Amino acid sequence: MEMSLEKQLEIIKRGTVEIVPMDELVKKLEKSLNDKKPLKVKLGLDPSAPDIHLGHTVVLQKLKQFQDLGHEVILIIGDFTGRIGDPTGKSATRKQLTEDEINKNAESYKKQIFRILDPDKTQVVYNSHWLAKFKFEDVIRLAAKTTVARILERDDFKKRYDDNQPIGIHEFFYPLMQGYDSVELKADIELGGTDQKFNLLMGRNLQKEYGQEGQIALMMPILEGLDGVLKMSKSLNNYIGVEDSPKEMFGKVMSIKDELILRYFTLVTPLSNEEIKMMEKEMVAGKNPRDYKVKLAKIIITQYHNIEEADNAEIEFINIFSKNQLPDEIPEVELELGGEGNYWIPKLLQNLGLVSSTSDGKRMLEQGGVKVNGEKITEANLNIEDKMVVQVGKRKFAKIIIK
RNA sequence: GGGGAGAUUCCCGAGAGGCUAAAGGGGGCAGACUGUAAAUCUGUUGUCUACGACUUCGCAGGUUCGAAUCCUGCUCUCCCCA
Repeated sequence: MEMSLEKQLEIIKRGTVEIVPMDELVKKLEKSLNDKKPLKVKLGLDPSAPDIHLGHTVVLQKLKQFQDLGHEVILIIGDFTGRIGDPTGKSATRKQLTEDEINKNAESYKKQIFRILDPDKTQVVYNSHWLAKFKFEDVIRLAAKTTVARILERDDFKKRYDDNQPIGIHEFFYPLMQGYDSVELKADIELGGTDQKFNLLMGRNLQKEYGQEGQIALMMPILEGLDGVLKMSKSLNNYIGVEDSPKEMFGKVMSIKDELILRYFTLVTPLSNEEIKMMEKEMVAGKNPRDYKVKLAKIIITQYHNIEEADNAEIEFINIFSKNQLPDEIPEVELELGGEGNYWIPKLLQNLGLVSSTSDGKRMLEQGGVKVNGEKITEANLNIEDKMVVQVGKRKFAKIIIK
């Protein structure tokens, strides 16, 4: 089904940070409408992180919109580039992956991505198909298309260079290879986070160098993680994974800062601009932000699981945190009965896997963070009983099963 | 090839022979409070049945009663010159 140019543009623009160049996008869309030929929309994926989180879905949602508009979506698994290692946002050299790791990651990647994209309408390609065939001569030719000064324009290269941090020569090739992918596919549009701007534009330049029309670069914002400051990433452990359990998702969403609520609605849910504006007004008028977080959590859980799970997660959350009850599923841990069942609590907590060391366990005890069957415990020893529930902090529980 | 600087605990970063399990900040965790695992405040943050012992300041040795601190060699990184 076709949509008017204006309508398409409106959908495409929602949530983007930048589209360069805008006027060429309009032209490409016009042409696509006239010729009834879909545009090729490319997204490159680095297979180093097999766990997709909401940060990744920002771009994937946009891709899905293109797909719904009838355009052709092409995913490139950067299996070849992954072996080389992209410079990371942390301004440190990323480790190189082995072929095995990459294949495994790519498979799990696809599975997760198709929770959002339509697998029947998505083309998946591996960039080793063309890059692995490069001869050294081809590499040099490709490298000659740009200059060191231009490469150093890239933000994190510049930063690392200025900070006296190491940069491997191989890292310079990353943008070149990614750019070459666009040449190979004759991409019309490439999506990416704002951190990809340099790479996306490199693709555009290379396409022109190889006599093609340059692709449009469409940048989506980088989603902040649960802390609200740093970008969402697995290594920072501030992420919500699409494969997280409903309960985890609910809890994690509830832990975001209030200021982040509307941003999350814009970037990870399909709600319209009007609906979001409305919520903003209501919150300014004094409505409790907590309720919007609940709504956000439920939308997200429904997307990646289903409505029932979303409802259950809400109920459980209210029980544990608002009413201070126990969760309905507590991990059970088997214990040998040492002595006559009298346990030193720090050791008990460690054996139950609730704390990492007895020192940690002592601290928890001293700080009043230990509860047994809902009662706060302060003495150092405890006679354990079967099915006793031990709790550390607000969210770590274990049920003792005596062997 | 020559010269210089550096590597500290989860991260950043002080410390320059004993007062150092190592300042400060970040992050994490716990408690209080509440609107929630938000915000804020307080405490805590190597291990060990523990007012003591053991392990930790790039790696390996050495000097010393005593080393993160001094010496030697090695590994890695950065800068300047060529």
